[in-house]
Amino acid sequence: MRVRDFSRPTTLNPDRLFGQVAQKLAVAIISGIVKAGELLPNEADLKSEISVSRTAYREAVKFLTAKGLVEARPKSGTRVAPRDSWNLLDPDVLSWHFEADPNEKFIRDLFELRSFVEPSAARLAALRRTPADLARIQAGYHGMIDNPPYAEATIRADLAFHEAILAAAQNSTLQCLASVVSATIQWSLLLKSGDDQGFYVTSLFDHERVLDAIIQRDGDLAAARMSALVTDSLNTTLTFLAWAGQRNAPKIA
Amino acid sequence: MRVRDFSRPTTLNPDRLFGQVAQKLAVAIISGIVKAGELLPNEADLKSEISVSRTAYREAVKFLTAKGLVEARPKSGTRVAPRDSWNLLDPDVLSWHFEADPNEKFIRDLFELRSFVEPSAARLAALRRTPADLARIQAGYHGMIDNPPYAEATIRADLAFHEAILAAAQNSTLQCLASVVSATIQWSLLLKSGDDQGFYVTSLFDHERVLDAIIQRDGDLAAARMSALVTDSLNTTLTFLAWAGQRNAPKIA
DNA sequence: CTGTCGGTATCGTATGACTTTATCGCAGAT
DNA sequence: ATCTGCGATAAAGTCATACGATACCGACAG
Repeated sequence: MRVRDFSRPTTLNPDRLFGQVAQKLAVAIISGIVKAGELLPNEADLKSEISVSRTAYREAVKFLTAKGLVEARPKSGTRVAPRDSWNLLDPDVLSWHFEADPNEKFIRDLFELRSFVEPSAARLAALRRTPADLARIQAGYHGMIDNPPYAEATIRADLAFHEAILAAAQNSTLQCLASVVSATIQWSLLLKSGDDQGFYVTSLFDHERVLDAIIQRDGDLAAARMSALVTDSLNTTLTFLAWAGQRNAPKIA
Repeated sequence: MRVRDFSRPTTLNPDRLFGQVAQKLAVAIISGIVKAGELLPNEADLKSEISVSRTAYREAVKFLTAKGLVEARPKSGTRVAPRDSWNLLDPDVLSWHFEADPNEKFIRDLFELRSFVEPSAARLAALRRTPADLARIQAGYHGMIDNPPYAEATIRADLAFHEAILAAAQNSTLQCLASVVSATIQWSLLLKSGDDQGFYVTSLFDHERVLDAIIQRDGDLAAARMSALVTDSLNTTLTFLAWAGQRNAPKIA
């Protein structure tokens, strides 16, 4: 699955060699090609699979270790860690998921988390926003209505809208969850391949109502409307997920 | 500030040399000793400050890069990244905060996030819990009442109680936020140095009420009671934070 | 069958050399 | 004098090699 990635700048540098190795390994892990067993022996991997020095390989492994994907111990080897010790909220880990087949349960989990966090964030944004915050949110909204549906500029504006709201909440930990929101938005746009006009109009209206509540400084209203937005987004995404599931039939045991 | 750390197993291995270097650098960054400027030049750092090989140093830097704390670029050097690109929700990053002076704004942010997430998680736990989940939650509660206040076993039971609830919600992304909940609990226990009996009784009662709602499978009730628990915890923590602030007078400009 | 012991494979650390990259300053042109 | 471009340079990136530390595993003795 090859996808354009509109993610926020992540910490991984794909220009560097170790970054490419890290990405390659990470995708193999996340897509389940290697389970919770052992990775390829260092030597064999180095020589045969990818021609890269031990330094680059080790730094890639350290990178993955920091994100909880692998655990390296002397003698026993470098093993893939169990999934519940992965940092699923890490921007890189989230973006690597786009390289693997869609995991319906995981996407549902992400939306669920988002439905807990983003309405509350919208409430705070309505109460705490500065003029600069509001301008940024409005800029995002206008970027959505001034560009054609599903254009790259539109998607970026959508992401910017939600990020601006999280920023307006004035809570540093909420901003770390921006990557979760971005991921859900990208999944939803990715799954519905652009052949629906009705959903798009609904989404636009949802955004307008949230913006309106934030302008009014009405926290409860903003929360309720953001909640509706997320719910709508989830429902359409689930619809398309079901379709994709029927097409691909990726039977999940 | 030296503190016992009851955190979940993090990805950093303090037994290894690179891990010690990473921790040392991370604490210096988080506590603000080095701002957003440049780190010590590789060479000078290697030779003088810490006597360690380039390998270990580089792997430590890669580790921090993965968590967004630093950005390394050829020629310009390895710089400390701006705070809003740090992975504040990473278990290691959270635990490193305990080595620095308490940052009141950050602790408030953590509690705020927790107040958004944990009540919703309690709701899901009430609806989705398996028998094993419930047993785990109950085990945590009994560990709290069967041990003396503020004993290590009690603290561990408290953490286990909340982690079990997050696990019972059957959402993998919520489990990643367990480190946030742990961090807030540890901050609150750390700040009130054990000389309060009233708060403790209140806290115990809050826990009992949450457990009761989960047993009844009443989602709304569980959410409301968890919300009350978090609010109570935040209030007492803020009280002690104010005291500590007066004592230490760590004037924040 | 059990327990100790050594071999061995793998990760951890150290070192030195070379490559790539991006910044900065100098020189030349406009 | 300002702008443009090119090269010197410094720092990270990569490679190769060597040795130390560790824990698994099989063999051997009790």
